[in-house]
Amino acid sequence: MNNVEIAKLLRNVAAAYTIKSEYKYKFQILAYLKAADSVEHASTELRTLYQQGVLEKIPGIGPTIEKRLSELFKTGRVKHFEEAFEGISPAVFPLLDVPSFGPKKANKLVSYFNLKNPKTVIEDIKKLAISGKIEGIEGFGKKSQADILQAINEYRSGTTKNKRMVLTYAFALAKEIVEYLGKHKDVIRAEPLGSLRRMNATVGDVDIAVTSKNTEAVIDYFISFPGKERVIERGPTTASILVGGGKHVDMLILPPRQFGSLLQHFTGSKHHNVALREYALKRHLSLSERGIKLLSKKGSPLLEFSSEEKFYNYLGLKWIPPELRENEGEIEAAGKDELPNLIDIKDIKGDLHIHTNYQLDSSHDYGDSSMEDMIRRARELRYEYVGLSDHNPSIGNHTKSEIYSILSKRRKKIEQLQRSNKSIRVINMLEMDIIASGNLAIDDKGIELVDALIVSVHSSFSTSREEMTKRVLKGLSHPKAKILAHPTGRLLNSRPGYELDWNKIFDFCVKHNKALEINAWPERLDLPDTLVKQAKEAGVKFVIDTDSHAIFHMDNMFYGVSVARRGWAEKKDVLNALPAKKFIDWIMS
DNA sequence: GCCGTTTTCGGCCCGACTGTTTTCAGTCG
Repeated sequence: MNNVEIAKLLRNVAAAYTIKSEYKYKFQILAYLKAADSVEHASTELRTLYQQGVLEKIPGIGPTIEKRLSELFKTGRVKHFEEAFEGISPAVFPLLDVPSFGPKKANKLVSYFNLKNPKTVIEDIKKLAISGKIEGIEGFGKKSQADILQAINEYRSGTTKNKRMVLTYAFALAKEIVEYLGKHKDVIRAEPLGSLRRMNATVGDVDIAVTSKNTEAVIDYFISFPGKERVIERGPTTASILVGGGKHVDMLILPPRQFGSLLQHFTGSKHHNVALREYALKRHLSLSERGIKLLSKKGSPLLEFSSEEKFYNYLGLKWIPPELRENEGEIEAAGKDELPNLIDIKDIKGDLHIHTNYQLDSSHDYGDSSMEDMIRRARELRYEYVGLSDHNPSIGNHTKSEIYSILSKRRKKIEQLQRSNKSIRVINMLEMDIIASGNLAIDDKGIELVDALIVSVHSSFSTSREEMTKRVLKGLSHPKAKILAHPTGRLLNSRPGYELDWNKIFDFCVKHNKALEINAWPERLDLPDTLVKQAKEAGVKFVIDTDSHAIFHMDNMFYGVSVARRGWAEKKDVLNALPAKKFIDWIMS
């Protein structure tokens, strides 16, 4: 069972408790939901943590859940969970994935119609809705029957709750909506919040905060956005629409004097907000998007905050950068004035992972732009150095001496470019495959013809964690291998990536002065932020690269920096924030 | 069932919106 499946199981336990008695199991339900969230966000498979005996490291997993998960890994089942599910039809659980279905509604319908088959339940409910049999059950009317049908249809067509957007897509959508809102005369300010502001690797919904003195008019204007498919809800202060591709856009609108608490609330994350409210509660303060209430004085007025900074400061906290708001220790750090001084895009002095259209007979892809254009763009970005790191020539199609000749010709070309570009240091690099044996694709005589290597895995993904760790460490142990590129191999929304023994990788990097890449390609964002945080704590250094295949990709550096920031990385943790001389000393060492 | 810079016991975030109601239950973020 992988983490996604375990999280689902824990949620199902919470759902079962909710059905049986929400009152009696109130806090168990909370605990199981918290544990499920936490498992979903874990950067290591729980099975691995179980094997290492460190399951309790996951926040939200205490002695009881740990015992039950151990039972799960040992025997494949959990007796206590089976008891919790007793008396509840298995047909309830698939419905929970359909928007607007919670445990109670799902159970009510499943019980009423005595549905038993989890495989067909969604279709069964759909047929019942079509034939008009749901309307009339206590608590269900015409409208809710129609809503159920719509929710199932949207779920079935894969438009909701399924795919999350990569950041570039979410940014484009948010920009379109903010620009649309900006055209209305009563909109004072409109800003994207939520996971987009926190720069999460993927974004589910786009959230927009608006200030205006004419709430009604702006909400009407928002729900008539030309790209909308339908209005999901519309209240006096919030509205939600579905746009093309099945994406939700939520808008919340409040007068300017409450904008600080509004920004804070809608930026999230949910976990950060819950933790912040618990923190406040201990100080007899109650937080909401509208402001702060003093619980010590009855009937005291709501305190309002026009800026987020004032809101945090009132709680005795420094302003917390949105990228850190994941309840990963940032509240405590803000209280002690120990927040990291996060790396900034302005700190970046070079980009090392760049593919050009230079033909060296690689079996992987080429870039679209020339070496000359890439160097020019690097200069425009005011970089002090740039690494040209095309894929190595294919080994299947060439003799060794052919490879030496290709690389030697390429070296001459780069030397010539260096002579005509004195203001930037051009580094002759390759992105080198670590083949299944752990050897590098090209032999030492070929490697002599480049300055340094980025090494990476592009084949044989499905090996064990131990084998893959050995393979990567072997590849990385070559003296010229300085950077491990896209270390997990994940592709967002399409491939989970392989597992590595991260402690071994981190130790090796620290000991041998190697860097882990934070790859800024929007479908990669690899190393993932949670691993960046762990690596930083272990003392590992990073290189943030764009993996550009065309000049405009070099602007993706921004996304890589955001991953570093979410991993609490500071300037001193990032090697390509070093000035040229120091950086060259490292990469040539 | 989890957790600790007031606690190893006694707490556990807060509000918005919808549909079906006539004061609330369920879902969502």
